[in-house]
Parts: sequence; C-alpha cells; structure tokens
Amino acid sequence: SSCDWSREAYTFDEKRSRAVAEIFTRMYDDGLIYRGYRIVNWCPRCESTLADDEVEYKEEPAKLYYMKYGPFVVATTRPETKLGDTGVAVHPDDERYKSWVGKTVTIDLGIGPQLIKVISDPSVDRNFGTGMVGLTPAHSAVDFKMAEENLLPIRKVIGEDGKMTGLAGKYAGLPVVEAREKFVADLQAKGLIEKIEDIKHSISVCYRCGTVVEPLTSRQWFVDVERPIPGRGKSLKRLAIDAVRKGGIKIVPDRFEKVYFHWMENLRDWCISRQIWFGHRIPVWYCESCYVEEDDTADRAGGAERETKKHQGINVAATRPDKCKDCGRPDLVQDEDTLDTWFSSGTWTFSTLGWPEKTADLKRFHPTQVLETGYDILFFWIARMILMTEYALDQVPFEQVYLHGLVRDEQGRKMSKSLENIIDPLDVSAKYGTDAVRLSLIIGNTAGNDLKLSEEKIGYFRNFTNKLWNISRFIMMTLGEGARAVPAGRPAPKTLADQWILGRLDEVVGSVTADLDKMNFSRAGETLRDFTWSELADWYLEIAKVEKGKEKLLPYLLLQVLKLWHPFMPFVTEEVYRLVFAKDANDMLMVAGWPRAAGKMPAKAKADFAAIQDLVVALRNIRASYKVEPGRKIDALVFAGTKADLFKKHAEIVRGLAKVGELTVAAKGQRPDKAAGAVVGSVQVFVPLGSLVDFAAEKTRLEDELQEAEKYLTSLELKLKNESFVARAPAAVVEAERQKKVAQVEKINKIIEQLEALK
RNA sequence: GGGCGUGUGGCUCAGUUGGUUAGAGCGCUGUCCUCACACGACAGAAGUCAGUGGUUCGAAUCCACUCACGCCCACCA
Repeated sequence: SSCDWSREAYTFDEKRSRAVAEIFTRMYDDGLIYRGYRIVNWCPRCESTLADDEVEYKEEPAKLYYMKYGPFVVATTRPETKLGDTGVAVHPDDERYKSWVGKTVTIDLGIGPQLIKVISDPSVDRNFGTGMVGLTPAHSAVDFKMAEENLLPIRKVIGEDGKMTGLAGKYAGLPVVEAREKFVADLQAKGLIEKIEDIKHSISVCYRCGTVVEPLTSRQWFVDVERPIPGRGKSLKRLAIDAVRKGGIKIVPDRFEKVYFHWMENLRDWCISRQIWFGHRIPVWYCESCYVEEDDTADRAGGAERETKKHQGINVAATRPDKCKDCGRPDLVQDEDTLDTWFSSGTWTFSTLGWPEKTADLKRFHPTQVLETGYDILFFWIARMILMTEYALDQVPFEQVYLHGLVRDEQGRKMSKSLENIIDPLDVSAKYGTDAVRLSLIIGNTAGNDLKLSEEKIGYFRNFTNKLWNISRFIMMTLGEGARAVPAGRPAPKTLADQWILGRLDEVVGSVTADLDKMNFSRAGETLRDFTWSELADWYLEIAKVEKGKEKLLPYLLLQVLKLWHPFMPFVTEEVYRLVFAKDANDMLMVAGWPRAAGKMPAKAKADFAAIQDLVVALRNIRASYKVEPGRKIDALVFAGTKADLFKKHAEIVRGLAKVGELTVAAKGQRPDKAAGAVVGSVQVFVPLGSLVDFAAEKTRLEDELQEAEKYLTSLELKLKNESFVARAPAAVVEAERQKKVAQVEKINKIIEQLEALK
C-alpha cells in the first residue's frame, strides 16, 4: 500500500468537523448522548474531565485513618471527603450493625451537623477497617451508585479547582491536601482519631499530567453505551463486542481480543465533554431566553430523558440553529466545552472518506482492511473507532488490527524526555538512512511484543542496505559500461548453480509471501536478508565470477529481490530500480507486481548443489586451519565415490570458490602423503601441504570428529531400536532416521580409513 | 484481587499444526584492505531452550505447578 496524498485529511478541517458534529447530533437524537450530573474523573490541573481509561493508577503508601463518626468508627484514606458524607454503608449480614440499617444519625465532624443514613450493601467488606464505609456520593463512584439506589443527598465538598467548597465549613478554600492535614489535626485534638494505619493504596492520576484525579460530581455530556439503539435493538457496547466476536474484525495477535472483550464488557457510560480548548466544540446551543440552569443538588441521575430531551432551551444540531427550538428566539450560546479527542478520532475511518455524504470513496474503501497501531491505544482509539463506525455505518471500520509493541531503549525502558533516552527517527534517518531505520523496527520483533531499539541495531541494518547497494553495483558491472537492464521474463537455467538460485528464489518468494499474509513481518525480512546476503551474494555472485553467461539471469534475480525488499526498504530499492531498470521517470518499482514462485526445485539439484557447497567449505576449512594466505592456491585431491562426476563437472566452481590450483577428483584412491584431510559425508578431501602438515593435529581433529560422529550414530541406533518408535512414529519419520543412520555409518568408515592412513 | 506476556549461546531475538545433530544477527576468536562491498570476505568457538513433574514412540513446542522480570485491568473504602 502507498499513501494517497490527494486524500490528506486533518482532524480539524471542515469535513472532519462536520462529520463529528453530525454523528453527535444523530447519537443525541437516538438518545445515546445525554447530559447528566454525575461522578466524573476530574483533573484539577487540566481543569477538565477525563474518561475512565484516561486515568492511570499508581500504587503508593497511604494512611488509613480510623475516625469517630457519631456512634460509629469508619476507616478512610481521605478524611476530608467525610465532610461530604451523607450516609454510611454496612454489609447486610453484619450483626454488629444490623439494627442500625435504615436509621439516620446526626454526626458533627466540626463543621456542624451532618445527617447520615445507614444503608446496607453486599459489596461492603466486613473485614476491612471497621466494616463500615462512610458514603461520599459526590466524590466516589461507588458511593455515588449506592447513593442513587438509596436516594442519599449529594454533598459536594471539593470543587473543580481542587479546593474545598463552601459546604466544607471552615475548611472552605483550602486545597485538599492542606484540608486533610488540618482536619486530621483538629480531629486528633478532639480525640476523634482512634488510630492510623499504614497501608498500600492505589491512587488515580491524570494520564496527561500525572496530577491526582479527583472524582467529583459535575454536569457533563455522556455516551450511553448500554441503551439499545432505536431500530437496531442492540447497545453500542453489544455492537462493538459482536464486531470482534463474530469475526468481522480480527486482532493480531489474537490474545488482545480477550483484553478487548474484557474492557468492552466492563465499559461504563463514556464522558465525552472536556473543558479544554483544543478539540471539536460540542454542537449544542443554549437559549438565553428560555434555558434555565438545572439544579445540581436536587438532581438525581436518571439518564437521557429527564435531563436533556425534556429540558427546555437545549438545541443540538450539526450546524448552528437560527433560533431556539422551544421559544423561537435567536439568542443562542454554544456550549463552551469540547469533545473528547477520541470521540472525534473515532470517526476517522469514515470521516476521511467523506461521511456523512454517500461518497464513492466510502463505498469503495470502507470497511478498510488493516489498522496498524500500538497495543497501548487499543481502548483509546481502536475500541472507539469500532463503536462509532458500527453506529454510523453498521459496518466494521477495518477487517484486521495489527498491534505492534512499544519501542523501548536498550535497557528496556520506555523512551522519555526526562530519561534522555529517546532515539529521534529523523536523527538516525539522517545518520543511517531511512531504510535502515525502517528495517530496525520491522526485523527482530513480533506482533504485540515490545521492541528494544539501539543505534547499534540501526547501524547493522545500514550495513545491510549498503550490501544490497553493492550487490546491485556488481550486477550492473556485469552488464557492461553504462548498460541498462530490461525487465524480462524468467531466463532458463543453464547450470546447476542457476537451477539452485532460481529454485531458492522460488522458495523465498513462497515463504516471504506467506509470512506477509500472516503478518509475520520480521520473519519475512529475516528470510529475505539471509537469502540476499548468504545465498545470492556469498554463493551465487561468487559463482558468477567463475561461470559466465549470466547477463540475463543476474538482472532477473536483482529485480525479483528488489521487488521483495521494496515494502521493507522502499528508498534504496526504488533508487536501484531507477538506475538499472526504469524506462522513464514514471516507471516505478512501488507499483510493480509482486513476484510469484515459478515452480519447485528438483530435489536432486538441491542435494547436488549442497554437496558442492560442503566440499568448498571443507577445503576452505583446511585452508583456514593451516592459515594458508588467501592469495595462495592449494591443490586438492577428492575421493568422491558416486559424486565424482558431479565434482568433475563443477570443478571450476570448486577451484574458484576454494582457490584451488589443481583439483583431482576420483571415485576412490590411495591417501597421499603429507596431506591435510577432511571427511564430508561420504567424501574424502585431501590437501597436500608438504612439511606444513601437522600429523598430531590431524590425528586429534579426526579423533574428535570420530567421537562426535559415533555419539550421533548411537543416538540414531537407540531410536531405531526402540520398538514403540518404529511402530508408532509415521513411516516417513522412521525412514528418515534410517537414512541418517546409513549416511552416518558411511561417514564413520571414511574417518576411520583416514585415521588408519595416518598411522 | 483478576488477567496477560516474557524467560532459548555474552547481547537482541526467530522457532508455524510436537518429528533435521535447536537457528539468525550483533559481539567474540583466527586469517585477510582478493579488482561489488573492511558498513566487507572466509573459517571458527559458544546453548542440559528458567526450574520441577507429567502426557507422548518423541517436548524449546502440549498440560500442571514453581521461580524471576514486565505489562494491563479493577469502584481494596
């Protein structure tokens, strides 16, 4: 896929703003958006509400105060909120308090009498504290809920500024922390604090600024996630759950589906109004003539009907109305609040395609196929997009969600400004190239797992980029001065090496394509890298220096490799394509077709080539262990048995790649004097090195090799002697083990032969 | 309190439905500035797959438990 810049969109441009206002209006008309006075998460620093998932939790040591409370004792971590208590809850079966339930007591915490009703609720833990919970409906979601059920008054003692309100008596105007200290000191002076315990407590903080969040009652706009949508019979919540459960959306890796369901099932009404200026303004206008501010304290919850639909002077519309729907007067004032950014972003997949117009784009491109994002944004954005899209279009927003992990530093820490461990993509792009940065983010990481990134890693991929560049240069050189390659069909293989590299290419095309389909991006990249570097460059290009006549095949291989790499490293591949293949400026790799595997390599070709590789490696090994200078040629004698013809035929390759002067191949023969030797399968290799040969070392090496080989043989024999294995394992597996045994026996015999000759 | 993830050579990570003597890159060791590339070539060393028990002819892979680290969720007052 590529970006279509003609469809560039911005959240706050006219079309997107229109879509946001439109969906708000529709949801309001369907009774899914309402204005209500209830508990919200309030950040005193941002002076705004927060959605439930915008609140983060931190475990911190805290104090649990046991305070005298009229005839009772209650335990609390927030003594100052007790000034807002209007009730107290106990477990229904708690014998200690049973007789009190239903009664109202009057207590005085120092600011005058407070009426406290005793209620019972099964959620109260009898063993925590005194088994009795003071209820502060205005500052605790749980308490608020119980207050609803038991019709307790709401007494708001903490204001939006984070300071105590007028209802807090002499503590009014104090910030909560100061109020707490003073209040506790006052209680202690009066002997009303029974004891103080140290406990661990999780406090809620604002995800944006880290300030402690105050739950408080406030009049805000909410999305009702439980209410059945008119005409559809399902709630938003249900719709969003079914989208994933019924397979319309697949999340990769799938374990996140479980996380998604859990979150959705527990979703409560979503507070969408914010008191910040950056956002879409809420499309609601209040009539200056007939709208009367609701009375907060008299208000009970109760939902959409009571609070908005019936409320006079509230006008909801996608564009500013001329006059009030109730009184017809034109004096309208728009709500000053903005919408939660995720409410707006939730419309993204369809607002970018022109919704609410019935555009051709919408018809053609929606639902989209893949959304790719970090798992930390699953609730914020993905869940909201699903919710909003299901509502607006009765479609899923996308068919697949690919979740990547978070990028961390070398030590696994989150990147952050304060730790100064941020790797700026622009810096490292300039330093190592953009393709190298891309590769370092793709390779070495799997879906949903965090990624440790370091400059060192990026540097490695810079090296690979350079390797690909040099491979291209080499291939260009073989084409001759200034020559350009014409993309053509697949050339027929002329040699075994050709057959092998084309066969390997097919295998690589197959596995890379399959991995991309399965979103195994890292594995696809690794497969490609290993093929490009080890097989194409280290083997085939070296062979091409020996075997000539590859003017067609080399460009073909390069083009296929460029196509396969293009999604991973678009810049370098495109540039090489431009230099080597492009007919004109409009001929671009990024729109080229994806390679397809042409066939399957014959097993014989594969085995033959592997035998040649083994021989070359064995010869190089001897060179290395005797420290023969790279420039110096060695002579070699090979007793190859049935492979003699194969080696004779490809002697040039062996000589070229292993720097052999005279290569003698025979089925078998007599071991030469003063030669270093090696055994590769059933093949014996000798390199006469005259006085250089160290017989003691040769002997030790062969003995070690023999020991190793016998150990393996024993394990094979043991396996084959096991009757259950032979009887129960698939025939093919058993046969494979038998073959291994035969080969191993042969190898051992050759090693013994060589050892004998040394004596 | 609930849920999830990770634990594989010094480091970073792959290992599809259980079946090659467990792979790769970095790093390391040795030789080389060989005419595409020293951001390179060649050769090599290095792992009882966290632990225990189980299932199986066969376990890094499946099951149970344990340990370590990390993350997410939750109205523990």
